Amino acid sequence: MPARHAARHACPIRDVLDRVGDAWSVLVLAELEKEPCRFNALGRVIEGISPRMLAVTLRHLDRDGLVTRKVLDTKPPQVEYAITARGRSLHGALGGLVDWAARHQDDINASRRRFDTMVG
Amino acid sequence: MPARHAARHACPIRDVLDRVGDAWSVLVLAELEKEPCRFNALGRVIEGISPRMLAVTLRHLDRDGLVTRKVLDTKPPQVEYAITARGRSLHGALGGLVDWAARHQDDINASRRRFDTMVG
DNA sequence: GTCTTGCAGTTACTGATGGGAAGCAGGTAT
DNA sequence: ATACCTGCTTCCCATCAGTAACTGCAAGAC
Repeated sequence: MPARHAARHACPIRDVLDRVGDAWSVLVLAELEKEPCRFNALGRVIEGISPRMLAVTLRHLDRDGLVTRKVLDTKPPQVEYAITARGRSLHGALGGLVDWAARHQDDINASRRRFDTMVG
Repeated sequence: MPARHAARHACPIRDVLDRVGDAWSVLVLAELEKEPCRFNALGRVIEGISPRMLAVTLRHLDRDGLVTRKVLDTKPPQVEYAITARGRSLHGALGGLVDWAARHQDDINASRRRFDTMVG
């Protein structure tokens, strides 16, 4: 990954943007911001995510210290995921961007339609 | 793309995050925030980007109304790209996230190292 | 002339990866 | 004994990010 490497080299911020750029990370983070949740419960509440993507996403978030993974000592051992302080603060930092997106999405969609009709 | 579709359906904010998640978009936006710039000049200043990726990125940004593309009437017709007000405001909204990333990147890297030694 | 250089891209290919389907191991309920 | 819960993992394929190489044009350089 030469170019990607160059980008990372130039900007460590990319690590974070990579995480944010991942669709599921943000959704999982938003869900756990409400309350801790188990694996399959998350899979049910987040519409359209596959077990694989949920597992991958959670492992990434865990690795980055944004969520915790706790195995509960229940009869079928359950696994509870919870957001950390760091995850909560990231979710907060995302707020500005989400607000921006909400405010501008109509304009952006209009721009896209205009652009597409110009080209198409 | 069923899951991606579901995600988009659930959250139009994804459109924006997809753009932000793209490494080059942010770099190009940051560069144009300083001053308008021509195609090859951008290619030279943004280390590691290929002509193709630059073209693709600029077309996306143009489509979203974040930059403008102006063909100058010079002998070899040059193309000048400039950031728009919308692009500038996105760049501003990114500020919070970039700050967050800068403040937490050391902690995150520490977490990752810990995680990787635990697993590996 | 013709050769190189710069302009702004496009085309052709390829290696990585995102993501769905299906399976696995272990338990409980019926 | 079968069927369903738990939390994942493995397999495989389509997509796509990205590189290398090419296009067409005009202005010098030699």
